[in-house]
Amino acid sequence: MLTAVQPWPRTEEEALAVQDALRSRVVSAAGPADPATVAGLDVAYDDSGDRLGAAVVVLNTADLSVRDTAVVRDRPAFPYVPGLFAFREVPALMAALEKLTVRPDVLICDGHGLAHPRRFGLAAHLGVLTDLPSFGVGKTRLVGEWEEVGTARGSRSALVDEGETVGAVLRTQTGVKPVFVSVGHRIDLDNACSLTLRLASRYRLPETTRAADRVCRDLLS
DNA sequence: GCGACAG
DNA sequence: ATCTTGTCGC
Repeated sequence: MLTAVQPWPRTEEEALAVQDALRSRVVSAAGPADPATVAGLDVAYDDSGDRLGAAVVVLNTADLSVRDTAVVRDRPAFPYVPGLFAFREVPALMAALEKLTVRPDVLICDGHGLAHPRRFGLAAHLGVLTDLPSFGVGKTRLVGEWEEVGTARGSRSALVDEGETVGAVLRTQTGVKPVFVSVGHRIDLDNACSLTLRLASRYRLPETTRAADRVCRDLLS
């Protein structure tokens, strides 16, 4: 689709420098409230952890029908380091995005956007590289604190780090552990949360994530 | 020194 | 991320 991802950092120091250079390109804006298409992105690993499968699944928001799917098999591009997680999966996910025949209206990533120690998690990183609206839905926290969330579906609580609201802890299903929603690029938190709720009408995670997870999983086995 | 630490 | 048994509930 877009931008090539040329020289990849090989050390933590280089990766930090890349984050520092790219984070200024993040755009804060009121994103699409009713996107026609939404893309889910996910990666799965084999037993050795040496190989991975990356998937992007584009759904029509109206009926959740699959509009497009792209997969890539690759190798992790970086070791797992909290805060540098994106450097592991971005090359494979970008390669998959480039295979799409349609340009999705929003990217929904597995992980965080601005809810990151340097405000540049995976969702922000992919948003900047593609210049598409993007946000993250994480299953566990990386940074931030929050007040206990109401038990009813739709309840939310601000995720605050260093005095700054970096995301929301959102209950997508009554009585089920909440998810962590944070903005990446060109979308606002309210729209990210309502979109997440819309896509998680039946399960804890949005259908986008579930679809991508399923695809990249049986890409390995 | 002891925890915490996206996937 | 991934490895795993049983168990509780609709």
